[in-house]
Amino acid sequence: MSEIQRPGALYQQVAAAIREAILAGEFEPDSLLPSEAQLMARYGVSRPTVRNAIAALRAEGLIDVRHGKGSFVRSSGQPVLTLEQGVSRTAEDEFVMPSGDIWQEAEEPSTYRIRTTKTTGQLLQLDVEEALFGCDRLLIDPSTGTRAMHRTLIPFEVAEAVPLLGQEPCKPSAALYWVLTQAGHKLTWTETVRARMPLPDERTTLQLSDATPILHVSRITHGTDDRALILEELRFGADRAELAYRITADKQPARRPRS
Amino acid sequence: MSEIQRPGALYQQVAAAIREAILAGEFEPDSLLPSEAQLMARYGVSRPTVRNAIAALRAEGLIDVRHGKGSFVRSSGQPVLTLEQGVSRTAEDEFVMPSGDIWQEAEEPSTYRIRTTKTTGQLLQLDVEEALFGCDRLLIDPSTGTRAMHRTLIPFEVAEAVPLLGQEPCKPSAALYWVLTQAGHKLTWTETVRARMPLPDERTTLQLSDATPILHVSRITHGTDDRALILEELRFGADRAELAYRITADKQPARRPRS
DNA sequence: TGACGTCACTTGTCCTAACGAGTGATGACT
DNA sequence: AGTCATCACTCGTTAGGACAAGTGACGTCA
Repeated sequence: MSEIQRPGALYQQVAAAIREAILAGEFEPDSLLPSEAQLMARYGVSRPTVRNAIAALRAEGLIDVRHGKGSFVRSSGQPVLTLEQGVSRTAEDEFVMPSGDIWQEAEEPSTYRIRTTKTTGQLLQLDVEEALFGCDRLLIDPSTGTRAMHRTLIPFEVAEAVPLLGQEPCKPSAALYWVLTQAGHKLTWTETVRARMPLPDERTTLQLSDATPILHVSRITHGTDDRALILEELRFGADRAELAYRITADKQPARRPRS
Repeated sequence: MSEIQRPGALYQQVAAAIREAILAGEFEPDSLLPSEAQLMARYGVSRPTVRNAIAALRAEGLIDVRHGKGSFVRSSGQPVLTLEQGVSRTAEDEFVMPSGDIWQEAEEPSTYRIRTTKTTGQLLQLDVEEALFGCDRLLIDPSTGTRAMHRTLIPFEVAEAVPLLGQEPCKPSAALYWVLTQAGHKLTWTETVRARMPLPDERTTLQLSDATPILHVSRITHGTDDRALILEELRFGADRAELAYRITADKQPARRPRS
């Protein structure tokens, strides 16, 4: 009977009431929320209204709902895994993406040959219709259960120019960087970080729960002549892992800012 | 009358059919999808089923729905703004967060004094109950309309130890770095990148549409003695902007990887 | 004791129905 | 011609009902 009147739609008022209760700590993380029937009685509304409110909280990632059991306050757990990008480690995995030596391949990587699409072509500075090697991997960190999708794209032109690469371009990431270095390249790369909601296949492959965005890292590695050599993409659930970049300033601010 | 039977619930079949049509390019970006009534007739289902299917597509970020107008295919637009983090630019904004000289302050920054919370305390390596200066800003890039929330946290201890800082710790980002450098610090920082769904207040402040995650960057700046000096946080909608890190490898892989 | 069926509880799906509210075009009235 | 009321269309909200399906506990039966 907690009469509520303020903002807009009924279900939004109910959602706001539950949200405030959660954020105020009235419900422990992982604890069971009142059932739909109880919420109907508590606020004097119909089931569609309650379900609408619950749907809003699910979309915010505040609660998890399990069929036959009830709604649970999502433990606002920070990511358990930190991927340190661009940080010197051991010689082997110094350049490896994703960082860390924890990753296992869930299955045989799938190799294929495609042609440049609009997006990949722009990133690799290629013309349209240029041929590429592609290689997809599903990586798993057994200790945390974190899953990640990894993709490597190598233009034909690059693969043919680099010895040891042309025959079998779908190498593990570490081997790839070693081969490129042996070919005389001094490597530089740019990583672009984006976030978006997963597509259904990404949702199932990465085993993501509701309202979990994915972090999408694109790394373009450049060789000595500043030409783009390979494009690597990494996708994983943002609830499991985070990215860390350690930056050391060579220069210091030279003059006083105007403001 | 496109009879559909395969996977699970009716609304999922409807959602899958629409999703495939969109991804197959049968609907142009920004084009109008059939109305609810038309979809009801097309698939022979009731309105709740159609609305459930549409809700699923909204949660995936595939479509936008506007009251009184209809459902529109979301232009899968990549972010229009790239924040180059840790990249040398002009002397002034070299260290500034967010990068770029495009940002304007939407309103007066709000300054406050708080004590360490569980999360901020850990990040700044502080004990609990230690006092902090806080400063929140709302930043806008007028050319793209991109909005970003910026927060600065400075421990009392740091503010008192640095001349020019104690009286007015809520300075613009560029001035802050300059003052710290003048105090003899050689600056280093670590940026941690996370993604999550926005809370309601973040949704309204950043003017985010449905199913838009936010990118959350935490930068901890360390001084010469490797002590944490300040914590900066930046939040923005992942549909508007992306992050870029340029990484130059000093060392090259030394020995051949095992695999 | 152990296996299994039943039952009560939960959320999931689907329907009909009605009204509220935003949008844009049409047409009448000034 | 210009202004404004109306209307048809859209999605938004809320109600009530019914049955399916997952879960766990309890109790019966072999």
